Parts: sequence; C-alpha cells; structure tokens
Amino acid sequence: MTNEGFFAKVYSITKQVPFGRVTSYGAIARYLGTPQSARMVGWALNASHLDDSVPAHRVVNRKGLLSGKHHFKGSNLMQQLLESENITVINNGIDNFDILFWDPNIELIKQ
DNA sequence: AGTATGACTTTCT
DNA sequence: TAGAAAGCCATAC
Repeated sequence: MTNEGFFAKVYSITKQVPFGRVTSYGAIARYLGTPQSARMVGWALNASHLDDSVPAHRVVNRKGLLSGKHHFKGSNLMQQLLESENITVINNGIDNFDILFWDPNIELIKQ
C-alpha cells in the first residue's frame, strides 16, 4: 500500500469507510500524512471513477457538503447513494454530519 | 522542465 | 459572524 500511488492510498481508506458513515478530504489527507493535500484526495476520487468499489459518495468536504456531487454520473446520484445508507442529505449537505463523521485517524489504525 | 488545474482547508479582513 | 483570498500537494499537459 505504502508503495502504491497516492490514489491507491485514498482508495484504500475510502473503501474502509463504514456503511452509513462519511469522512472528509482533509481527514483522509491527514491520514496519509499530508493534510495540505486535501485537494489531491478529491483528484484521486476523480480517478476512482474507474473503480466502482470506491464509495466516493461517502467523502465530502469539511462542511459536510456534497461538493463533488456534480462529478458523479447523475447530479443527484451522490445524494441518492447517501440516502441509501440511511444518511439524510439536506440542501447538498449531510445532516448530523458531525455525528456521521468518520475520522480515519481515530477510527482507523495506521499500518 | 515549467506551468496550470483541482471533488479542499485555513486564515485574514 | 460572514465573506474573500492565499496556500499547499500531486498529477497532467
């Protein structure tokens, strides 16, 4: 994993996000050791389009807004996927984001 | 090799 | 408290 590219790392973490939970780009970037590369996480997820096993819909910005929903196939696909996980989305934002938030640095164990 | 872009974050005004 | 601007890393051209 460590030898894998930055993208693979992002995929690995995103895939480990529990069902019904969400995380932020910054949290993933911080887990990778580069908190400033939050944008790169989004970029990686952009490439994750090739891998449907990556729940990119569980990754949102720090405010809990579906900033990347426009990058999905459909304009409301991301929200649909989240709702499928019992996650309430209001005005492109995740309800109870602070509660559903899943921080890999805390929940996930570094390897 | 250098410049430009991006699904963000933090900080200053 | 809200809005605007700069910063930062990794990839693509």
